[in-house]
Amino acid sequence: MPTRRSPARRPTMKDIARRAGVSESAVSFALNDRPGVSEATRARVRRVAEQLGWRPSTAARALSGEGVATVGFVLARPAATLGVDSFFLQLVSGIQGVLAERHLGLLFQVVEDVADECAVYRRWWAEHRVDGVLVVDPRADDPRPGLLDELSLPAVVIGGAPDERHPGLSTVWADDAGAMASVVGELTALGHRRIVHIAGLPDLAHTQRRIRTLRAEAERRGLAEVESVPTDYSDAEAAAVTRRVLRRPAPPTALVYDSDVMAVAGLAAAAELGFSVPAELSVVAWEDSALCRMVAPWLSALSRDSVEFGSTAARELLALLDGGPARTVRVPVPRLIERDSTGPARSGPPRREDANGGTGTGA
Amino acid sequence: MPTRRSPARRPTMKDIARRAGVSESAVSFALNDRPGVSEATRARVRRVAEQLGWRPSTAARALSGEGVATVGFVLARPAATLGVDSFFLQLVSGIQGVLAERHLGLLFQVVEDVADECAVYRRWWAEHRVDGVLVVDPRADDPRPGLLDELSLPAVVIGGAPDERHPGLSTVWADDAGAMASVVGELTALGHRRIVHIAGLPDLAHTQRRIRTLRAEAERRGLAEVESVPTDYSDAEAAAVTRRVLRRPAPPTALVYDSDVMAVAGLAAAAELGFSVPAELSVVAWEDSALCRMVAPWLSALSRDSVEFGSTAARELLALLDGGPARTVRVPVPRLIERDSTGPARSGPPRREDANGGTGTGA
DNA sequence: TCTTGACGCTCAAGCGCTTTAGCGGTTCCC
DNA sequence: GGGAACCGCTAAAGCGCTTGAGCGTCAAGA
Repeated sequence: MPTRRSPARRPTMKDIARRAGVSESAVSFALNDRPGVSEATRARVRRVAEQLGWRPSTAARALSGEGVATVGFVLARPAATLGVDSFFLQLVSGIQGVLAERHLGLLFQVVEDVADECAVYRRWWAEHRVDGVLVVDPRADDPRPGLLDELSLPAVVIGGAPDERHPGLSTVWADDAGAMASVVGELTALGHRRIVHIAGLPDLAHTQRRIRTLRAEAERRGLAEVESVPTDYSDAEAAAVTRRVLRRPAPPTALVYDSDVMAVAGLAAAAELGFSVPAELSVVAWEDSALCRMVAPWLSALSRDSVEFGSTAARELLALLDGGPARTVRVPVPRLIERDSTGPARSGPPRREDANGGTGTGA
Repeated sequence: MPTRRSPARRPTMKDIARRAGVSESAVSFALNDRPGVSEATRARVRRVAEQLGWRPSTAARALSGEGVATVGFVLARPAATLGVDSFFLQLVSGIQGVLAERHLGLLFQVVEDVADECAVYRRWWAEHRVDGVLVVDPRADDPRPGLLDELSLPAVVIGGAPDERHPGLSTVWADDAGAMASVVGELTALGHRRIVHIAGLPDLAHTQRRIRTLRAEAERRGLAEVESVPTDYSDAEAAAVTRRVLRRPAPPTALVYDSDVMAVAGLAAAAELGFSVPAELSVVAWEDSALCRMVAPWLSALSRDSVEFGSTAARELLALLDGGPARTVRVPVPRLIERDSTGPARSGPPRREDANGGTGTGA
């Protein structure tokens, strides 16, 4: 019978040793699958441990040189920005799935900015609180990889492109460039030539990759009226930018949003201005979630498996903690789920009275 | 100068003792504000500690009887259900704000169900991983309070009504009953007499409070056609229920949803069926978020400060950890923000051809 | 003058675990 | 037949911190 009345005191190895009639060391060997005890003793010790509901004290383990069986995860977000966001919860869920198998804990912290995040890493390191960390939202000139290197804290960077300067860190990333290229491909195939990309925070590495790719693709295909507009990821700014670009004399015929939330906000803004989707305007969300199927029309979206993304990252961290080499892993390219918000570009001249500007219409 | 080149080895009290020329005990006294050292020594020790960037090893502290400076938070949710949800991230953010001041860590875990959650508490207790926990989503016949009592693990129940059977636990709760009463009041004042409450999971304590209150209010006001329909909180089920009730011969004129996500999904379903909001149908969301302002029309919503809710809970847990008595704290009653989805009940008979009773298409 | 007692400090034990050294006994091999 | 190698186990030290006991020293009180 594995479960008993829980005692008020935690059972220790000493208790097991006494009941099994062996020394504490023997118990340690037995429970850690180390040689040094007979199979009979090992089995007996195991049985007693289970009866007592014993679990190793992480504190004691940590003190004697083992890890603390905990990994850290910091989310750097201004408190106000913490809104509707399916990505992180899913990511964390994926991480947990992998960590739980090994009984590793996840220490979670929300901070305001990257500087605070660095302070947290330092503290965690000094307090010996984590064995490794998962880093999200890598950015240009990111101080974190260097810091983690310096502290020799095993880490996996989620969403970053491979970084040769810090060979100690593993990287798990999605091929944003490939995805952006395929989106542009789809949209141009539908006849779109004026495309605006409402991007996320401009200093995030993946935002920059998307922006660069969009520009490259535009040049390659000879599209002059294609651009990226960075935002702070807020629904408010997404709506504002949407209104601004749609009021131009020659408004874009397709909008690509860097998040589901922004896409929904943008869709509402477009509706306000009287644009009908997808007849006059195509909308693509980068990130799929229930949200995309809660608005009318349903949003076409780039879908990636965020849960799996998290699992992969966690597995890489485990490999690192097990002494494996740092690696760079690419998760599958997000793929475009075509729903009802994308369609052929409206042919002919721009809309209504907007034909004044003389900038080429492209169709 | 507080910061230096980070050494490869963590500094320990022994290092401080050597550099300050005192014993380890003196260092301990000095750094923990205990009597036993002169002010001069205390200052010197403090200075050295800071120079070295010393931080106490949580493991060692924990081993010698102090707490582990960590609190636990378990979210019991089937992985699939982890969707768009602003509430928990905000709650956690509020919790963090308070914990961070005291340098307490938050150990976070996502599990499938309450049974797993209990297992996690047992493990955390046995591994000596947390000093206390925050419990969310209390339900009827909840095994958790009993378990936490048994383990004497300090805990704060978030969202539960006060529970006399477990006087060791603190409770932080919102007055759902009062809020529901006020919503019903508002709606009846607008002339609504057929109201459907699309509720959340039926075994959650707060769901039951809302349902009970709605029924009581209906009786008190003599409203016959008022009911609650429990769901699993999913947007799919919210939409399905919405369609079902709106296809009735005498459909409700007001819908109250137990979450913002469900309200948005329901709004879309209603639009599909050709109901215009708020002219023919009023919609209220229980939980305000950016989502409510991203759809058309903007949703009227019951707003509470989830961040503050989290802070309050965390503060109560700290009080408990400091040896204070268990308390029951009520946070302010959520208040109804009236936006564009609520209006006077459509007077006169029900709608159009719907008097047939069949499962019509709706539009 | 001698005793108290407070002060400022050091010593050493102990928290629960891992790990190295070592011990008696058997087996192996030349 | 004697040394080496191995097996199954115990003893003890150590991880970084807290804490109660104890020890000089100095000032005040008898």
